[in-house]
Order: sequence, then C-alpha cells, then structure tokens
Amino acid sequence: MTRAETSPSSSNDKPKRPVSIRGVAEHAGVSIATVSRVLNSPELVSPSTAERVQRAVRELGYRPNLFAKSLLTRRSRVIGVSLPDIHGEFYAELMHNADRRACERGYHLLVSSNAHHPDDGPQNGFALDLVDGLIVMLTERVRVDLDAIAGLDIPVTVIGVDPPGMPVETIICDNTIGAARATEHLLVATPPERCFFVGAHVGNLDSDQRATAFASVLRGRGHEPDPRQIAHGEFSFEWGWEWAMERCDEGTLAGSAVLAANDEIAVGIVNAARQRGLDIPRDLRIVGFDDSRICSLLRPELSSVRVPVDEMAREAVDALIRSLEEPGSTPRHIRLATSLVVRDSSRTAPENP
Amino acid sequence: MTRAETSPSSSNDKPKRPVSIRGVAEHAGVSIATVSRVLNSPELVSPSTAERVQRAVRELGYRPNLFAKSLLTRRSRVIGVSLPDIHGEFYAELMHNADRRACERGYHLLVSSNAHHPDDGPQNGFALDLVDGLIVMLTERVRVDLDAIAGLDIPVTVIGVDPPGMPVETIICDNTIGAARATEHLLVATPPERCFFVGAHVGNLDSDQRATAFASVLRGRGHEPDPRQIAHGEFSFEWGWEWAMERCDEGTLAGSAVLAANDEIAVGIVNAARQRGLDIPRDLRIVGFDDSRICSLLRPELSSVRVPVDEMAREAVDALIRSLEEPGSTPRHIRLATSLVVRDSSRTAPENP
DNA sequence: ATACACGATGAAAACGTTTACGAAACACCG
DNA sequence: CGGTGTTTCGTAAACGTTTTCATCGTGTAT
Repeated sequence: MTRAETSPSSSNDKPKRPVSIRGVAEHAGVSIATVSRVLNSPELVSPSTAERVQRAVRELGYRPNLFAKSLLTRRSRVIGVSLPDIHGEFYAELMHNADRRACERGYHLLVSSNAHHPDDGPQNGFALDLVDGLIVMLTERVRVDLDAIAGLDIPVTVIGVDPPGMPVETIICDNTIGAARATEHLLVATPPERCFFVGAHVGNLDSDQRATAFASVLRGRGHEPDPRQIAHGEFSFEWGWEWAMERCDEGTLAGSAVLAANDEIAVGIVNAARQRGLDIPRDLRIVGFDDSRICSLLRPELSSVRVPVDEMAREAVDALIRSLEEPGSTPRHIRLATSLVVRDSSRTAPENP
Repeated sequence: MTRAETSPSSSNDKPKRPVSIRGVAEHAGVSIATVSRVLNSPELVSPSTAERVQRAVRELGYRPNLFAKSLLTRRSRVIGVSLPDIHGEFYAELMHNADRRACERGYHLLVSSNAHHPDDGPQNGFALDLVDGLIVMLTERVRVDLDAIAGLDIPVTVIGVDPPGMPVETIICDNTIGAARATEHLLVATPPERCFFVGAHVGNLDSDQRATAFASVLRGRGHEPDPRQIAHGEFSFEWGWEWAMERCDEGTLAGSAVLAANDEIAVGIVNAARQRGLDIPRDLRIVGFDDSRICSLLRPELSSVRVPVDEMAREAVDALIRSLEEPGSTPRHIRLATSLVVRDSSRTAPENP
C-alpha cells in the first residue's frame, strides 16, 4: 500500500493481448484469409502452406477468438439449460448426462435454475443472446412460461410437458405407464379402498399425472377413489412423515398400500410408519417414484417407478442440436416410458417365496 | 413435400436478422454512438435524447449483440465451472448455490464435468476462450491438473486444494477439524483400538485428510493406529457394505466405532451391520461425512461431519469475480470449517438421557 | 468582444474473424 | 500459342459493438 509508487515501469501489468490471426499470418508469411482457411476448410489450401501455417499456430500458441467468430457465424456452440431447480440428485443426474452428451457433440452447457422465474433480472435476457438454443424443463402447469418461450427466437426443447401447437421439440416421460403398473402391483394384495396416493401440490405436472393414473386404475377396478385417498402436499420427506403420522393416529394406515409421488415422500412415510411400529411390507406396502439411488440404500429396499432421467437428458440435447443443425425440420415429440421396479417395500408373501 | 414449389416468395424462411444498434439509431434519429452511450453510460447523454432512444429500443425490441460487445470489451460475464463429476446431491447443491450467487452478481455459469480429463477434446479449449474465468474443483492429488491450470491465462479459483505458490484464489474446506471432532466424539465411549476409519482410495484429497486427522487424534491419545484401522476403498455404498461384512465375519465389528469418509459409505456399513443383527448405536457407533440430506432420512438418523458446500460455492464465485473485477489484487486463500453434527447413530447412553 | 470550459453529439477507427470476389499461376486441349 | 478450367491465395468487405477524438453550440469569466 505505502509503496505503491515504486517501480513506475513495472513489467507485470502489461495487458499483453493474445496473438490474433494476423500475427499467425505474418509469422507464416501468408494472408489472414489463408490462415482462416487452414483452420476451417483445409482442403482449400495447398499442403505445403497448410503445414507452414499450422507450425506458426503451434509456435505462437494461437487460439481463435470465439467472440469474433460467433459474431460472424451467429453460432456459439453453447446451449442453455433452464431448470426449475437444482436440488437433489435428480437434477445432478440430469445435468451429468446432458453435459456428457453435449460434450460428445462439441457443445457446452450454460445452466441456470431461474431463467423463467418471475423476477426476471437483466442477466436472464443476457443469457438468451449468448446461447444457440435452450433446453427448458417445466414442472408446473403455468401457462406464462410457455408464452415466454414462444416469444423466443431461438430453438427450444421443452422437457416435461408437451404443449399442443408449439413448434418446439419436446421430451416427456410417460408417468402414466409407471404409475398404473405400480397401482396394479399394489392392488394385487391390497383392496382398492385401502390404496393411497401421496402427491405434491396440485398443479405440479408430474404429481398430477401420477395421481390421475392412480385414480384411473382404481376406477378400472370398479372403485371410485375417495378424495381422501389422494393427498396433496409437497415433494418432501417431511410431508410424507406428516401424512403417515396422521393416518396412523386415525388408525387407517395399517393394512394399506401407498404410491408416493417421489422417493423422498416415500421415505418419510416409511420412517413414520416404523416409528409407529408398523412393519414394511407386512403392515404397509409402499412404492416410491424416481428410482433414485436411495431406494437400494434403504432397508427394506424401496420399490419405485423408474424415471429415465439419463435418456431424457440425452434426448433433450440431441433434439436441440437437431433443430439447431437442421433448421426447418419438423419438431419431434419424444415420449419416454417409466417402469416399475419392485423391491422389498411392496412385496407380498407369494411374490417372494 | 410435393407442393414445395408453391408460393416462391414465401415469407416464412426469411433469415430476418435482429435489429442492430444501427436500426435503433436511425429510428431515433441519432448516431450509433449515442445509442451505445444511452445503454452503457446514460449520464453522458441529455435526458431528452435518452428518452427518445429508449423508446426506439423498446419499439424495435432491440437487444445488443453480446458477441460484438464481448469482442470489444473482452468480457462475457460467463464463468466456467469444472467439476470432477456431477453425481450425487453434493454437486447439485454446489451448483445450485454457485448459480444463485453468480446470477445475483450478473454472471452466468458454464459447467462441465470433464474439463480436465485426459481425453482433452477440442471442445474444452473452446470453452476456455469463452469464459472470463474458471472455477475448478479438484479432488485428486494429481499434479498435472495444476500445471494445466497454471498455463491458463484467465483468472482461476481452485476448490479443494491449496497449491503452494500458485497465484490463484483457493477455497478449501478444513476436513481436519470435523474429522478430529468426530474421532474425539467416538473416543468418548469407544477405546481407540476399536475405532475405524473407512475411506476412499489413497490419493483422494478429502479422504486422505480425513484419515490423517483420524490417525492424529488416536496418536494424541497414545494409540498408534494399526494399519487395519484405516481402510481404503471408494466413495460408495457397496464399499461400505463390503467392508462391514468382512469385519462382521471376523467378529471384530461389534463394540466398535466407525468414521466413514462420506455418508454413502456409512449407509453401507449401517445396512450390513444390521443385516448381521447389530444394533446402531448400541453395538456399533458410526459417523458419516458430508451431512447430506439422507442423514436425517435414515433410522437411526446418521451423525455426520458437515461440509459447508453452500458456502464453498458462494465463496468460490465471489473469489473469482473479485479477481475478475479487481485484477492485480493478491489472491486470497479461504478455509472453511467442517463441524460435527451428532445424531442417533453415534450417541452413547449418557449423551442421550 | 474574446477566450475558455463544458455538455452533447457524431465520425470513424478499432476488435478478430469469415467469406465473396477476383487475380495469378498452372495445366490441359485444341 | 490462345483459350479454358482449376487450384491457390490475397484484398477487402462485412459482422455489431465500444470508444477516442473532433465538432458544435452555449454559457461564463475576462
């Protein structure tokens, strides 16, 4: 601080711009156009000069300026990923697979968890101008999101909902199949009036679809589900615990079966039930949703409906890149299936001899 | 398809470039310099023309081209995040908090899980030229990573290791404190020769530090730890299970206490021990590491050493932005503490009356 | 009146690329 | 030897900004 004045011609704060294509051109004794051609379409340049230019590039450690390049080509090879949230391993897995695929195809991922939040700060508009396209994951039935997306002038892939009449690629996972299979599985040993669905709040797309499938199967068995058989809360351990405790206190939990809207809710229910002395699966059979890693870490292992998060991520990236590289192609709508994974928490005696 | 020729002057496949600053200037009857000034330093322009320009911007829906801007300013307001992996909720939490902070400060996150992998594809070099700075998380004691980072000509913040003599900001979490506290906690009711550390592979920075702290506390109690008291495997449920099963078969697990290098290993041990009829914490006391959400979802709840992942993420972003916006400032080295969270899995009778 | 500072604005030069266009060199064919 | 392609390469014009410098009034002090 006190000796800030010393060494006025200090050598360390030189800006030192990186070498540009011009430097390479001079060093190799060619024009900048030739350098550009060597880098982008080598077949247009003679082998001897190409070799000379490549040596110059190597010796000078030249790396092209991507901003200048993008300014001209209008491509950044960056795709934006907008998630409703980044909590929990579900999103970690989603991003892991998306990143992997994007990397394979020479793209990069710009992630943000709040690109479509109400408090739309200036930084969000900023990101939109930087990316070639956008992958948006939607979980709530809110129309405003779709309007905002429709206003975008870049390719978009939507995960989680298939809005009719929107010219975007969509990836959805068919909650119906898995939820229906799970419900049928529960009905094998439990009467319909003792089956429950414990979901998140009304308006959450996944939870609602799962609830609908659950109710539909019950109706198929000639049982119109009582409203109390379908509970709404949130995707949390605490909600599962709370719900189960109330049922226990009413004495209505023993001998029933539960399909939870995600694994965390299921774990809450399991813990509460055992706290009250119920045995899983003897007194309470339960199936979760997502088939997260925790399922096989629990005792008893938790049955769950598998959501193909890895495929969803890969398909989303592929779909976006397709609409990026083949503009004008009609958007596809991909539907991935969910499937039931039966483990100990829902097994009946005859199923596990 | 068959009627592709119709309507030769079809209006839909027009490239339609977005309006540029020039369009705004013409529409407002000013020069492009004035438009730029209105947008970047409004105090330099008279209120009346500023208002006129802003109206033109609004009417035309103008958004500045970030590539052109970055080309000139050499700033993209994007920071790269290079993680060793994106599995599990630890990284989800890290990214969630990093994204949140970056967004608050007007930056965006470009993530990649493989930026420093051996198969260094062209896309990685690509990303480096796009970001203003880089946050790198290191977990392995491999020197080559550091060399590669030193060769970068952009600001870097390193998470996880504090390499001496490198002019970068560093964020490390002090595994020592938490591991030592946990070991002391175990020693309260278990003799030193019955305490075990179950770690990941040798060379993993966190696991090794935790092991060293464990051994150090034992030595402080006058007990030189037997090599068999410190086991090496990997950060997985399966490794914990396997280790515990072997100890059970030897008959050496009952009556002992374990510090696991992460929560997943701990869960594996807990499950194996219970499978063999041991009661937690009566027959086996155990403490995990990371204090992940699963700790409070288990029964008994798992004691664990809390790693301040949220703070790490925020500090990393802040540190990088600092070295971005105040170049020449001497890099800081931030050390965050870990702390023991005692739950049921390690409680002794007197501690829980 | 002259000089001068000052606030508001425009003209033009960058920034580092890609690419259309054209010129030179060369081969081939008549 | 003159036309005609075909490579190969350089010139120069974009791309959309920011920023320096100059210009032009306008008000104020001499």
